[in-house]
Amino acid sequence: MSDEPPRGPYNLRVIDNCFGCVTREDGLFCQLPQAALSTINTLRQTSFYPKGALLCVEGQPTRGLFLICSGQAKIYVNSEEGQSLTLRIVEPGEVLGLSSLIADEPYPVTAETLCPSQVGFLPRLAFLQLMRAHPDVALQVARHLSMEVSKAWKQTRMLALAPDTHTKLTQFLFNCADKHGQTTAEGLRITLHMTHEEIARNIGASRESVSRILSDWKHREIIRVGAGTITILKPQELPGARAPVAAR
Amino acid sequence: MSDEPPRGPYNLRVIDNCFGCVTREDGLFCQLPQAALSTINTLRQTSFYPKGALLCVEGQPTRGLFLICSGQAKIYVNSEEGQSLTLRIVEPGEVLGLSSLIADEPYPVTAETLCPSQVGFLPRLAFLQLMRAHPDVALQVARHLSMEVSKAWKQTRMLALAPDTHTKLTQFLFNCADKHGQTTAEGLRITLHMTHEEIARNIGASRESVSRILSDWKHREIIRVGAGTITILKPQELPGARAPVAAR
DNA sequence: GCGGCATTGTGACCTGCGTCACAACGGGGC
DNA sequence: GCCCCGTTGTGACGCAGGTCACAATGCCGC
Repeated sequence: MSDEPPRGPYNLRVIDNCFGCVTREDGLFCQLPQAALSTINTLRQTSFYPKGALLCVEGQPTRGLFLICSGQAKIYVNSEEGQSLTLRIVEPGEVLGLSSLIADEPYPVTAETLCPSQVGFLPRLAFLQLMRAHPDVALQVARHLSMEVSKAWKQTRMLALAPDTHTKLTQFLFNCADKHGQTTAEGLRITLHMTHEEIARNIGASRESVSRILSDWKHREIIRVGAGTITILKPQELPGARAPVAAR
Repeated sequence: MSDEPPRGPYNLRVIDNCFGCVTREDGLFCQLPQAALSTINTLRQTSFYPKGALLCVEGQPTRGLFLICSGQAKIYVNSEEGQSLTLRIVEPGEVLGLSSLIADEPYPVTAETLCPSQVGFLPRLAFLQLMRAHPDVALQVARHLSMEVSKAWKQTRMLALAPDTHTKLTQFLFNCADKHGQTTAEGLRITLHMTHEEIARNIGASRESVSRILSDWKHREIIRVGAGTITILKPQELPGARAPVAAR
């Protein structure tokens, strides 16, 4: 269209400050007073990364806070045996590295972009000063960390308490549905651009198990698989399925 | 002795304010200015609970913040199948319920005392006001939550990334050693008053597996088991054992 | 001491799932 | 079109560990 704004690297739509950002309303910096937001805008650096870029690496000292403006990143840990476990996908508007910044610990995880992404960065010391100067920021940080704690326990619960892989896969699908699902006439359509391999890493299972279970469900017409989407046709036949999102 | 202070219920030594408390130095309320501590002291209620008391229950609305003055509590979650997973043991000086209080969510876990315990309580609204009034409190809360996040991820990592039960049990023992271990001539002595059943719940395994592995290690003289203690004689023979604590 | 209950020790069995191996797609580049 | 490589589908196999069952031991109260 003729009135399209100019694009940045990787053809991304540039978000150059937090004022105009309408990505979400429950982000770390949303709901802050103007003064704090202005300071943040003068401090932040913006970078563009291709797919597969490592924003931070497990064990490295925490340099600062990342803010995903657009794109996606996954955070994961590696075992000594070389297998990796994906802990969470970070969506636009969410931050990354907050807890290790505050606790002054090395990054406990590795973060990697899943697609070309615009990422804001706030250096550690600058952010700590900001927090001291603005009590609102400290409060907001506390709120945000609380959400992280509850996400972490939820994940632990899912991984450790599920009786089998079928259940874990079901829960994973419903988790994705909460973020990217839409209800259609057929059923609940979930948009996810992940290979079976990547899904397997999310739930701590092998690629083959994921393939087997998904194709089993496909044959039994419990789900339908399209390009980058999975539609849940009969949620009630999934093991350990909770009620549909709306009904909770 | 004649100069013993008077005892409270369950013969517990009473800790009636945070000023005299020397339990730990990295607690939520340690390092706070006098003004904030005084307010906390006027707000807090103190209770004594027997072993097995439920301080809070998964899914119930968050009423406030618990502070374990003496004793111990375990926090755990239950699956629909009825099995439970112990997430963490809360030690004296630590708090409980902080993240759900801030996030204004129901308690995500159940907390149960493991022995007669003195527990402080701060009502939700009072604590939120306190946090608004004292920026130091908010900062300290943020720091504390960061530690909780890192503990949560560490636990997830342990549960999901360990290749087998042997490794999980090893890591569990070393975790306990960090808290209650002491180096003796024989080896690393760990004080833990837990049944095999309880250990099993901590690492997401069956009681039989724990019994089998421990008695195997006992026969091979890798560990020695006493009344309420386990001594690690040959740490290097434990699977996936990290270096001894001091050497880290 | 004795009875009863909680904890621990062990054997037998079986199943879920990880691993290996390989075949079948499928889409993008040239 | 054709090739190549990343992804998916599926069979065969083995084993770690969960489950069941029951015996042995320890501990506490009476």
